[in-house]
Amino acid sequence: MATYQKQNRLLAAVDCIVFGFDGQKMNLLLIKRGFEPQKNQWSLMGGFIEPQESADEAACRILKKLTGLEGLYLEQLHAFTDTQRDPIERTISIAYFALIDINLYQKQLSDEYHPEWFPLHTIPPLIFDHSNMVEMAKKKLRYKAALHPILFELLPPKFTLPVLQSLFEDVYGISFDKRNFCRKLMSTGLLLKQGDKDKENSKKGAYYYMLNEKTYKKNFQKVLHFIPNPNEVI
Amino acid sequence: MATYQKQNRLLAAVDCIVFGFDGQKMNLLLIKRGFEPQKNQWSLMGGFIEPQESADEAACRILKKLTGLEGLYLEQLHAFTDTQRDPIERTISIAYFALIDINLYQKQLSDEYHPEWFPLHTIPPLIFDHSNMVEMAKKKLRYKAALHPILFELLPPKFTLPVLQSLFEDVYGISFDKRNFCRKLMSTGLLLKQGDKDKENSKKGAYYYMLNEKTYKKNFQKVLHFIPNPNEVI
DNA sequence: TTCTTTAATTGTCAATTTTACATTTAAATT
DNA sequence: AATTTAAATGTAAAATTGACAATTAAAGAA
Repeated sequence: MATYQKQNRLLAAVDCIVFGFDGQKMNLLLIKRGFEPQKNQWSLMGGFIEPQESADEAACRILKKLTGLEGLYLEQLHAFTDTQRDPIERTISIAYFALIDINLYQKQLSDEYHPEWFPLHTIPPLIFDHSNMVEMAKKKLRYKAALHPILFELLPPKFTLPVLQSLFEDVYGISFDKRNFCRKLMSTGLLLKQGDKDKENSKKGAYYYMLNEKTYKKNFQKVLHFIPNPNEVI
Repeated sequence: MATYQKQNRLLAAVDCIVFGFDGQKMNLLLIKRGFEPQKNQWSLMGGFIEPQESADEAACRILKKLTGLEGLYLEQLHAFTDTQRDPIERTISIAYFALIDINLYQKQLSDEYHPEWFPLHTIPPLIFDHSNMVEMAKKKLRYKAALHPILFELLPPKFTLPVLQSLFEDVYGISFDKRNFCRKLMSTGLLLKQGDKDKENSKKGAYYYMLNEKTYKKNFQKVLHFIPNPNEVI
């Protein structure tokens, strides 16, 4: 019977970078760390991987504990393995990033971890290497969203074109020509125009759109070219 | 003094997916596993992460042990964390993929692990979840190479356009129009035409090219559009 | 009712990029 | 000198992109 008895074992955790869009700008969900070291510092939500779960399952579990939500868009980002990244004991962390509809979240907010949304441009200092994780997640989000329609995961089922454009503009920090933006979006066949309008944000009102679920799944891999130079793949 | 004493610790390994190009087709470097379980089965080269090293360092170490080479293109692929992936004991594995000039390798081959190159289309069954790792690495290679000039890492310093085209054609399994391929390549400013030719493979001979190191670093993030529909980002 | 205001919606033309396609050229061999 | 092989090269049509401003719908004010 073979064993790996002589090998070294180490702590393994997951951390979640949770993005939300409030209709105007991108936000990041942070918590105040509840235990030492660096208790009460701002931190990503994370936790150790349990013996009976995969990292994916751990990330789902932690994300649900944080948001009360299941079935969110969740993707492995990178394993962070610096030997010194946790001052107490060597711990590797597998970082995940999640995209959620911020409105959905607010309805189900659990207050156990005192989470708060921070606009992406005003992130406070974070514990350990969490700022690195966030930077990598931002890069990957920009990169991937330039090629795949993942930003829809941040929107409610019905959304308007102006809101969609704001989302892209905030993610990339540049502004797009409305006409060209619409034309490109429409050419993907991803959007279904609804009969009703959002009248909250303008007199004229903006038509709602929904994702065309049929083509969404099918065209998920379609290469869109919104962005001239997305950052490097992580 | 805070500790994580109650937490579970587990084994962590790295595995390396090593791609090489022989001038005609892509190959993968595999070894015969030297210990139980599944001794003498084909496997990726891997090893446990040591206490004093990061996963990146472990991957470098293992890649050097396998190839004798340092400074290779090496990139983290994905952390594989299924609880059942290793039958002996739960072990997570952080997979890396490497790109190497196969000629360089053959000169420095160490025989300790009986490594062999397998054409990508004839990969034998592999232990554990290594076949999954290879599939994911192939996808990521295709995806990333559609956007970034990483395939040059597989070529010797001097290479010809026909060889470069073969490389792209083998990676993507499609053929390109020579004229359009050349034009696109040249428009990147990445290639420097040399005065001499390779006369081994044709009567007329094909001019050698080298990477323009100045623009290579600068344009590494440039989005090329060789491929209509690269696979999904991993 | 009409006018004003605000933001949503829509179109065109020039420039660029992409695609499809075949001939010419260099050099070795006969 | 003729033949053979593979490398190198150009052009025109089609599609896409980028730059640009006028019109429209609806609410609120006069």
